[in-house]
Amino acid sequence: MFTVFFTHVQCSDSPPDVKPPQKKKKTPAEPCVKVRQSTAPFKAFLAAIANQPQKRQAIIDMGFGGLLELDMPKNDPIFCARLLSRYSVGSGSLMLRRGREIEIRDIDVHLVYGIPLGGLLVDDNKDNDAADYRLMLEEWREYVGVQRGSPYVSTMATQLADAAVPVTDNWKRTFLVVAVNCCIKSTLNPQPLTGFLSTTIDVNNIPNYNWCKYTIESLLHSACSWQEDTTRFFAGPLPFLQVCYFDRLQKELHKPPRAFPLLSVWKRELIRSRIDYEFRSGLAMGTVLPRIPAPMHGQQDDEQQQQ
DNA sequence: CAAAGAGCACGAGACGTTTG
DNA sequence: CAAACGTCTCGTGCTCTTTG
Repeated sequence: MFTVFFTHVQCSDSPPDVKPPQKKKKTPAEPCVKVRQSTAPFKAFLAAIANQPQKRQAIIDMGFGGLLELDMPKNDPIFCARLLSRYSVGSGSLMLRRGREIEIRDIDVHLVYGIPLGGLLVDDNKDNDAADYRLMLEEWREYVGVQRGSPYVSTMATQLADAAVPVTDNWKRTFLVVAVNCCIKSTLNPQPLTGFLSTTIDVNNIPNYNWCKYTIESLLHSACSWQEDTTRFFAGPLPFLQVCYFDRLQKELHKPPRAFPLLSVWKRELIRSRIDYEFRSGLAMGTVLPRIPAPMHGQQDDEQQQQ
């Protein structure tokens, strides 16, 4: 959309097809990926709870223990943009050179993040009028000290890490908001996404939801939006997409071990060196590997790996 | 009772500040 | 200096209420 400001100036008989003279859209040489929520607050939180075993155990009990391994470096906007450009929204796969591709499915999220593949669907824009949901949300907002919306992710992460703050149901809900916004799905504005909190009416039910499917849907929608206009923010699971790509496309001179969850392998320094190597060796070039076996889910992964 | 307006919640995006 | 972080304004869609 281009707003023309001067159409009212003596345009008595000028043709309506005014060509905007300012084509200087200062288009950068290459698209960049910008995110609203980085993993930085989450990493700070993890560092702060390193010696609080009850909080780590609560996260494991929720099914999000794999995220305790997260140690992403700062985003590389150019690399992320090139990677995201290769993600096909139509097929849900990363398109590689020579017509090869990596299909990305729910199970891949489980392999990277280790989060639950339960049977219940996470839906963040449905049935927000249920009484128990409204009541829960009201109590949660009182807990985090706001009357509407949500505090910023960094604020909540700091409070969660305070050793004087015990693990409660609302602590778990707040953790989920931080984790989802940093790793799975955020918004294009600075306010954290909270619509999925309907899954936490009973916090013991959190592991029974399919957080992997939720992550894939987030990737599809956010990639679609970003590819329409690459100047937008990206609100999808950027850490997942990168680590999944790193594991499945092996470089001849860069072969780290493969282990579940993949976040436990792909840490800051390894990711940095891999991205450096990407720029030198060529993106989307390498050997496509099959998925690693998933503990406890090996049975339902019957997808064929295409050669 | 139904249609329209007020108010609320939240998303889009610009812009300023902090940080490494 | 660039990325991350935070504030602000504006737009939109929904709901509740008001009023003819």
